[in-house]
Amino acid sequence: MEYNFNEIERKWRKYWADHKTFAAEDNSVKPKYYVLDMFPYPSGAGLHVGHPLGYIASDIYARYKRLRGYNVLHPMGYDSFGLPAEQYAIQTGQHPAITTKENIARYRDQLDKIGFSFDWSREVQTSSPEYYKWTQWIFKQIFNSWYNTKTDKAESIDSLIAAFEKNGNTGVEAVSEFANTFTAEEWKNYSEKEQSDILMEYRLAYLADSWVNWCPALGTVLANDEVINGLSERGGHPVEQKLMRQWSMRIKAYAERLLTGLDTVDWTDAIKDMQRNWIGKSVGASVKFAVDGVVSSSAKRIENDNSHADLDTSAEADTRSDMTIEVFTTRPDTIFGVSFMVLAPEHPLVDEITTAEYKDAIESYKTAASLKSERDRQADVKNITGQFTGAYAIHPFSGEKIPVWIGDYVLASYGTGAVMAVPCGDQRDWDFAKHFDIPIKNIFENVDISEGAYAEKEGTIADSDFLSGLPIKKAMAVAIAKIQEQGLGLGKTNYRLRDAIFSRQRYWGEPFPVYYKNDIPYLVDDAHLPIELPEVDKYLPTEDGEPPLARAEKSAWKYSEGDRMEYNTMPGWAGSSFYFLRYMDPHNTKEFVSKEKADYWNQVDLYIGGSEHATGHLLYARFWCKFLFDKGFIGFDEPFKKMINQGMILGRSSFVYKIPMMISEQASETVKNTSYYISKNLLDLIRTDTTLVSKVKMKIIGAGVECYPNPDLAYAVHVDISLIDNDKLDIETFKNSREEYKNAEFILEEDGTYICGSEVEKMSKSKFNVQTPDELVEKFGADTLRMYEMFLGPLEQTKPWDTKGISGVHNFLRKLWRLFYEDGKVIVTDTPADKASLKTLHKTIKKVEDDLERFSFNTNVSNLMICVNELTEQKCHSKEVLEQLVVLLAPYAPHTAEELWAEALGYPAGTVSTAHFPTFNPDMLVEANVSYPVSFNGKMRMKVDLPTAFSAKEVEDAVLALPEAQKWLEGKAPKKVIVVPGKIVNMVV
RNA sequence: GCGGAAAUGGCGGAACGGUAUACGCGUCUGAUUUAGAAUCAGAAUUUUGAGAGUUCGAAUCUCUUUUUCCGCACCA
Repeated sequence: MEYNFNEIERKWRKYWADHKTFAAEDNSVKPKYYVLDMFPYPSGAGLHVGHPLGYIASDIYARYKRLRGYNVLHPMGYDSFGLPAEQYAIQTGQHPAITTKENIARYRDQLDKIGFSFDWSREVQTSSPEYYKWTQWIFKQIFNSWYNTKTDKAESIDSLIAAFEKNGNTGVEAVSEFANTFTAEEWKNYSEKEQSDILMEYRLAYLADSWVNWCPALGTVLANDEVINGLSERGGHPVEQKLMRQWSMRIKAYAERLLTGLDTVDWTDAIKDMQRNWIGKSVGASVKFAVDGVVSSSAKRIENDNSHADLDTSAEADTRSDMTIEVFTTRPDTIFGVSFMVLAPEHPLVDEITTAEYKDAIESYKTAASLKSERDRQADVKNITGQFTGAYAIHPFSGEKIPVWIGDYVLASYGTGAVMAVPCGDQRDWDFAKHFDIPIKNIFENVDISEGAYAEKEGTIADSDFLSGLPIKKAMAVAIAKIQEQGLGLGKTNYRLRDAIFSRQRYWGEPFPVYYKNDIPYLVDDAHLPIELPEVDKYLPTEDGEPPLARAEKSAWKYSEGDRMEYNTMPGWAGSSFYFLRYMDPHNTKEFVSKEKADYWNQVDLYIGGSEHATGHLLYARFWCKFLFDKGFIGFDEPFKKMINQGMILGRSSFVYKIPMMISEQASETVKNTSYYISKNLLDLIRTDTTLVSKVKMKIIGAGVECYPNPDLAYAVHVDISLIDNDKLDIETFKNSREEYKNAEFILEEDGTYICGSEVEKMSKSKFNVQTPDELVEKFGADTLRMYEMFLGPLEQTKPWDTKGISGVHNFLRKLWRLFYEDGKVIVTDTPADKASLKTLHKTIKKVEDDLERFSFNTNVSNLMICVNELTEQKCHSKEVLEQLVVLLAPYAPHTAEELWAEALGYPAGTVSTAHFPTFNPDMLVEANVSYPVSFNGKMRMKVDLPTAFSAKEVEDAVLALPEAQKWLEGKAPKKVIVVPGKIVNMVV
């Protein structure tokens, strides 16, 4: 029998599907192991070879764990809500559900071809109502919760209401922006609307006016992680800041736990650091500066009075002005270095404090700032802008008047949206001060700040009243203590992490289980879930800018209540934040996952996916996991115990070089009507040596036209990689591929070929360098593709795709096949294997096992190659050895392994997937002699065969006795001899 | 600017302080073959980006430096 991979693979794929070979058991005496892939968004383009890389690795590992006796959960599904399907729907009018269905079918087909051992009975699709019922249900739980900082966990909103009814909000310690206080009496007297509004300030899912990333081109709001360099992640459209009423998730409440939880998971430092930076913890203080509204007599008194002891801030502030500017600083020790303040242009106090004189200037600055997109603002970093408001703040300790500016280097959404500028200690403040000629006060001892700010946290504070003479670190603590003591502010920790905007003004997402009555949002009762997406006439916003769901007639909603349903939909990350839990119990209609199953399957043991989700999905999934843990639905608060991030596979693009031809060597006129393409090597030639142009010209004369190529004007054009073989262009097919190439002329190499240039870059349709797995499976088989993808290099590494090497892996499988078959007949024998073959086998068992345990998938392919090479050389056809080799191979090349197992070795069909992983026997590796490499001063000079049983001393004596060793020693005695038994001998001369 | 990862033949990459380039591709030579593909036999290339240190011994550990990739970036 020949190695007919297409037939073999079809056969076993069907067998696995028919026999549900890979279904995970929910109850098992076996230990469990959960291997998860980041599920894909089913895009219209289908899979390219980069996508399955991680899936192949996780599949190999899952299959390996099964061989090791684990009950393995290895599911797959689709993150099927998302923008591309909707954009397509807008263009074509086709319902996104239809495109999504088609795309999923295509993906499934492609995935199936690669022979994955997924338990498809657990498939989830985030866009199916059965699934998003639970997305909505979890949203309800989050809405109905608040974060109690006393217990440091999420609690039911009922406990908060009970507290309000008892004591008002005084004893409540919650994560909330709500600053006012009320009594129990007041609470009870509030209207329903007022109560709802107050609770909104505490809920973990809440509705609020917030500054959002608005993308006009997509017509929706985007989360911070969906905005890259001021452009939308999907489509690259500009994004601007806009104040909108939006659903948000109070992820900030979990900032600290999201940070500390990182220490408990086995992820790469790169991802952990990305999350740490994203959360951006900074410890400091918030300080209130009174605004010197009208220069009143009381303020003057403070200026003259430096004895702070009798400075009654609260009383003074009231008489002077109740306006204060609150700032956040990580450097309270530098408070005496403040020489101005800067507010974000959007800061609510700006209008109130601006004096009449500066009204116009401030107004125009604000307008200019608001017109700038996020991108412009970022691009403009070096361009210092700002405007004085005319107002002054009062330094809380010195009483000095401090000018208040606005500037767009201060962000409205971080901290308090205002900074105390300390130019001597902060480079941005220093730049701002220099630019506007504001005096810079130096409060560091013996530090020169004439060339720039001193931002180090080492040194001594000077010229700072009670902080003078203190080392910086000490001064921080002292300053915070003083600030708190005088009621000026508080020691405070800030996080860069913002609450996550949770609504999208789009159609293709989960509807909220929310309706409005008298402008108050209410949750839909569980009995009516899921709230299904209504049909709409168009997938566009309404004329008054409402989201597409506003187009739905009341009757289009399967369930509706109140004045109207919520028109926003949930963002893409909603469904992916708990899918790993749903896989455990995908058909449960009562719960999103039963407690028993969540307890059994517990954390994901191995999660494989791209690092691009570092600050999106991976953070949100951790957040939801912690929330669900707090509420007792699951028993663990980190979802993914170990994670590996596969590297990107880059494409190899090919180029042809279009070159303008001049009518003569001097003339600037070019030949029109015909386009010329010059072969890569010739172009390089005339680029380096222009005198060779005439040589190339000769070739053109041969073609019937006399003209001269101009190497300076030549440019590269992407050409479809399917037209290239070994950098040689298939000229005829190229000419026929596009109308504009029809009459192209080519300047060819000596041998008449056209050589293309190449470059490694991201795979994309527009670069014509996409390699799909389908054609490779067709040509070489899935097993070859699987092994080749692994063979490319370490999983985590970014690596270029190059199909050239695939034949080597394919040949390996054919060579393996020949150990079992010759001329179509099975040649496996029952005769015992000889010692060499057993050694080869056990050496391989050890390596395969070790390498799998450390996720080194690439080296295992070569381990298996070496094994097959050696067994071939040994002419080993012994069943005893080959059957174990088949099991070793099974995770990598499962179809081939199944076929050999059943057909050549005669075992029952399908059982190799559940066979036992071979046991390594170290005795098999023991040899009578060891070949010792002998080095002199660390350089290997000779090899000596010595008995394995020799002690270090015996080895030393035996080596010294050799005449060749004496030659290297030049007759002298070695200064030192190192013998590592069984390994090496080193002599120091 | 901050943080992370990396640098080894013509190429992808092995080497868990102990014989540097295993394995594969490509190249060259020979055999087989109607041709192609496949198969078999054989060959060549480097001193691990650079510099120092630790060590009997360094691609591997430490420091300095250069380059590349990735992420973040006025976060007070």
